[in-house]
Amino acid sequence: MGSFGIRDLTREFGVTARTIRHYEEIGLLSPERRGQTRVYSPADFTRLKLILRGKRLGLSLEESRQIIQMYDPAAGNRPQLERLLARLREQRDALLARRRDLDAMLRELEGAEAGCLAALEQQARAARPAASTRKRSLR
Amino acid sequence: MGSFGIRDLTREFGVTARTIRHYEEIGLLSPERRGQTRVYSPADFTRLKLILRGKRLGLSLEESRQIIQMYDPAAGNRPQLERLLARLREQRDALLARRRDLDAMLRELEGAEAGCLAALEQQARAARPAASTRKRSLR
DNA sequence: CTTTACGTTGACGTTAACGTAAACTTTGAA
DNA sequence: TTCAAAGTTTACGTTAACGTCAACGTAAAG
Repeated sequence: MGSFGIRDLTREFGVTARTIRHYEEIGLLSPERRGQTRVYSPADFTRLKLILRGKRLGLSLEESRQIIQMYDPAAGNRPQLERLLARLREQRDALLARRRDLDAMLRELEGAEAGCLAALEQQARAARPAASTRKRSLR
Repeated sequence: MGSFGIRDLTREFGVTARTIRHYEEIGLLSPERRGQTRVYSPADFTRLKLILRGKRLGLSLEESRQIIQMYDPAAGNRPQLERLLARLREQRDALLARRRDLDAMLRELEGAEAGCLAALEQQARAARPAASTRKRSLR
């Protein structure tokens, strides 16, 4: 019941079946098989969601794989947990740096927007006095 | 004076000369020439900075080109300004969406970090009583 | 005057992330 | 039963963003 065909995933996420199979080829998904056809679980569903979000953020599939691996830890021993913790913090810091870039770009865009609005205002002021002069300008 | 050789740019930004020439091939940069060699202005410098920031955010070079174009507006007429304004807002909204994705991923990573710390704590608690039992466990 | 460093222009190679086409099977509905 | 829809594998094609290599120019330093 909680299982989907490949077509369901394409509709849900707006990607092609080829894309989904590609993710399987490189080991990002591993759905079960009913006979020959793929059957996706809610877990696969979630993984795909993570992958696509990674893409929207400009991550490579390899980078997304790294991140996803950190979520099913197979709860290791002490040194493994510490390595995992270190990598989690690395990724977090990388994302925080990304967010600083993003915010900088946002501020610039908003600055440009303000400049643009000012220019439109400027045009409006230039046009308004002309309203009382329009007929004169026709002479 | 306020001009750089290609080597300066590679050192400043950590990219290869090939990369910088590539950006010129596709029209993202257009440095002047002293004879045959390229001479970069502070404006080129800034453009390159924008391009590379775009890359860090996962933008394609084409997307960066769109954004950069919005910054040197050639202060157009009324309908041009309005189109520009609309595109600025589109880009802004796209970036805001990106930031929501990014924040979601950050929250998940921090959740995983917390879980990881909890697991380490768990191990510590399991190990501490064993300290008084260690010799017994050697029997 | 030759070496060293930096510059140039082709032009072909490479990697990631799929697209696309061919040839085939399976399955539920008319 | 036949047809249409959805599935499969295999394999070659494509695009972006450079890497890499060859062959060459120029200019200051030893």
